Amino acid sequence: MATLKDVAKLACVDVSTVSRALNNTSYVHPETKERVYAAAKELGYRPNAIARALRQGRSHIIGVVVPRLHLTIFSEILQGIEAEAQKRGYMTTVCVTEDDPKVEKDRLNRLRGSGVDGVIITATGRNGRLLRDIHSSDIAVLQLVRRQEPDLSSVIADYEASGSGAVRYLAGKGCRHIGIIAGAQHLEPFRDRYRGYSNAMRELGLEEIVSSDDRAVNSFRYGMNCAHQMLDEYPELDAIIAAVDVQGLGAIRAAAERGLKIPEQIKIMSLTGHRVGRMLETTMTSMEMPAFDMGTTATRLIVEEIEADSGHKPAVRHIDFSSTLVEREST
Amino acid sequence: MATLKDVAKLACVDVSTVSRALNNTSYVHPETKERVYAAAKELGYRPNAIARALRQGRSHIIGVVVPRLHLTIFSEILQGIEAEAQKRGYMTTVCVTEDDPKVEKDRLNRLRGSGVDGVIITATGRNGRLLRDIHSSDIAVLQLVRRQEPDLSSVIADYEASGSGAVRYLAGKGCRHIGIIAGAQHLEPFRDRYRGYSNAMRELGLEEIVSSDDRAVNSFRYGMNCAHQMLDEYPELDAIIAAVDVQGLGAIRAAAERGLKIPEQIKIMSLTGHRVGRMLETTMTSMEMPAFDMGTTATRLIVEEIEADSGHKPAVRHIDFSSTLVEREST
DNA sequence: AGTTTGCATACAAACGTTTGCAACATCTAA
DNA sequence: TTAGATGTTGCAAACGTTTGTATGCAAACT
Repeated sequence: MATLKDVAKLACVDVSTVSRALNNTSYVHPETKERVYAAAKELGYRPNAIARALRQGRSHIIGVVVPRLHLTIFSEILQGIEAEAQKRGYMTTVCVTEDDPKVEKDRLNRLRGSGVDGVIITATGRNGRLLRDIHSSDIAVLQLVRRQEPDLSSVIADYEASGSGAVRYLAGKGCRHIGIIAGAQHLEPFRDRYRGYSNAMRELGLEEIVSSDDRAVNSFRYGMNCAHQMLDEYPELDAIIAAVDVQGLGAIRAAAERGLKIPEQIKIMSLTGHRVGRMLETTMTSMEMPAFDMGTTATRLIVEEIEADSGHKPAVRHIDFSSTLVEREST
Repeated sequence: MATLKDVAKLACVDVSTVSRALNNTSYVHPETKERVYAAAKELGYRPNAIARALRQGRSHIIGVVVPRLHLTIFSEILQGIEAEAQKRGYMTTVCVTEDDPKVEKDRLNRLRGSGVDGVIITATGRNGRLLRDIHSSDIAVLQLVRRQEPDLSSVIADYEASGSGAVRYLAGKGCRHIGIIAGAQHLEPFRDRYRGYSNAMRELGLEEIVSSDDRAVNSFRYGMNCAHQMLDEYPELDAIIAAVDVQGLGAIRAAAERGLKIPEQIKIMSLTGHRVGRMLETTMTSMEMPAFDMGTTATRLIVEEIEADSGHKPAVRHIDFSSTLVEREST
């Protein structure tokens, strides 16, 4: 690979001149610039990002830490992050934690060592101290989807509002026995969705029907089991709200297995909005969070923080995206 | 951030000694080593990966280039890549091309400049020359899912066999009018699947019923349209094979819209095996390619190539994973 | 006694950039 | 004519590592 030195030699100037010419960072005589460009082109010169990173103290890499990708909204969020990062000249490096705090800790330490400029993370919540540590060592940190540390910027959706919105929507359709598959209550988004559900149910004077579990998993099978269980216990159930889509798929399946007509006998909806909801025999109504946009916004925020002069970093910012109800056949 | 120099000062030794002590790379007196460890711990020393990369000429980063993530098998493959890469001490940086050759070219050039040690790519096929260029500039290249360049290693699945296997399976179930949603025929996996289908149909003396399209897209809507179109034209159709899962979902939907009973009146299956097939009202039979394992294998191969002494690099290797038929309700 | 060996450490160069500083030439304004 | 401003370039240091070579010293050989 050709280096600055090679280009300099060919163009008969100093490396510093080449650097300045190529980066347009100071006066360089037009003729010289011409020669430099020509030489660079002839040698197929490409700047060595690693050397540049070492010198500038900026790697232009953003670490992304997510629980998982497949069958989740995170694959869509990640596409948003990637698109925006590329647009702004950053690369992304992805870590998958499976929501295991130990894995998360390990990955965060690796990211810190690898010199990333920032970290976008959907955290387990068990490594808050490490996260703040990282942030105070001049690495930007942005919380995505889950807001756990108040002094670190975040981009989330209005989980509580979507929970209560779903209830009101279903109640408006005449449902009176609305169950919820609430998911893992130690995680903020699930807690908030449940709170929204709970508040709305109370306001409407309806009885809560909850299926939640300390070891709750965001899986199809879990959703199916919860739905069956609720239906066993409350035969009068006329609606199920699932926190995430794969659980919703499980609920639809459970209803189908029992020969329940959707939406006539039971309505089912999800609160996340993975696009698979549009692709079913019975398409699924959901409160859709703008996953791609949340990804791009998160990236924009973190890049702004990274690129601010270290004197006046932007204040901590918390952004809440609103979800929109998309009505489909399952209700 | 503490550097080697800081540790050296605190431990009262030279930086080189610290480096050797921490890396176990030469004789260091046990007592000295102790002092160095203590100093490193006290200062919270973490090696600067960028400086190390610059010096060693290895970044321990693998670039991953895929058409897209969301709603595809690539999110699962990527999880495999990520897991294996982490296990071997590498980070991954992801680029999404949307199968646009221009985007691909841009991303490849960026990756090259960013000093990645290797590139795992599901390529458009339009940048073969660039890919070979990259490979000959001492960056390992591994083709994943699509095998286009014979002189670059690859990991793919047995698309042709799964195409013919699907036909034989359906024929064994008594189907005689088997249609295929063949997908984009300029891409090898789709071409091969179709070839498998075609050969098997010929062997069985059955008439081909093909829906393919130069501008074919791997989308739900596309699958749905194709299914409707085939059903319009061939009312006797008794089975549909979809190249990828979202197309299969579209076919299921189309059949449902027409009130066709699955699997009694029409059988539907997919050739890819995205896990969503297990989560439906009518679960979908598919030829499943081992996506996660393909990801880990690809990573293993490329790391082996990266870490081989530049004298004897391993020979070009081509690996074909076999798909397995998973029978579900849609057939 | 002199030479080899093994251990333990330090020195210094290198990786490929960016950038502060100095040097010099040319031009403008007093 | 002189002082300053402006344009153009080179020198050299720095970023934080790794690593080849040199050096010192003790113990173990000839």
